[in-house]
Amino acid sequence: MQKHLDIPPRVAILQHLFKIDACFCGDLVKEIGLAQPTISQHLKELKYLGLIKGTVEGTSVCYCIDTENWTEMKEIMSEFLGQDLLPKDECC
Amino acid sequence: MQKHLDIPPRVAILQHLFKIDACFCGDLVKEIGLAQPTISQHLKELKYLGLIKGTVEGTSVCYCIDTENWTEMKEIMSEFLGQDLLPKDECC
DNA sequence: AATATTAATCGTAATATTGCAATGAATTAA
DNA sequence: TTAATTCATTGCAATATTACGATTAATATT
Repeated sequence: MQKHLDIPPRVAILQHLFKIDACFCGDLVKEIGLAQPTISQHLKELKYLGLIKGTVEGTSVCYCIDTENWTEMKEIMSEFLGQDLLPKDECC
Repeated sequence: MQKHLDIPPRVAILQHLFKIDACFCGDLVKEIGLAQPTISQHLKELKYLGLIKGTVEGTSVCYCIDTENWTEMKEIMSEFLGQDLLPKDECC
């Protein structure tokens, strides 16, 4: 099988955007070890999902976390992760 | 684009195992609208990930959430989801 | 205007995922 | 032992995802 060994690009992008603490541009290409078109695609996806925002600044584009949507996503995830069983239910 | 419209099978399986509150078997086939081999594959994946456990009971198999690993996974996820930006960082 | 820089888009190849029909293995019921 | 039930496995088709080279678009610099 063997999966999830290295951190997925999209997660890496988000984490880096968090680490940079503010906006950021396509140095992600250097940061993460993928070609420029590939990173661009991932950024497009993340933007489509609403998790990041991007604004053109001259020739480059500044990306950052969309904190509102990030929070909303977190709530949805928490709802799923929050469900719990009673301790005794370990029946298997 | 158009994605994530219906709930992914593996999520549906987990949710149902939670809802049932205790163990469960392959009625998941009826519950979720997929063929038996398909469900079986998904259960195998979930077991491989460690999120569920399965014990043979006669001719059928009883599956349930592996609460320990589920908790561990939750912590990993929380670490990722927990990261936050300062409010002012909305620069885009 | 000509060139350089940065990022998006297009086309395509490689790979992964998903789902199912057919079959097999194990257990139970007759 | 034979049939029935339940689940796992196999093989395969359809589709989705991921990544990249080549190109284009837009702005900046000279």
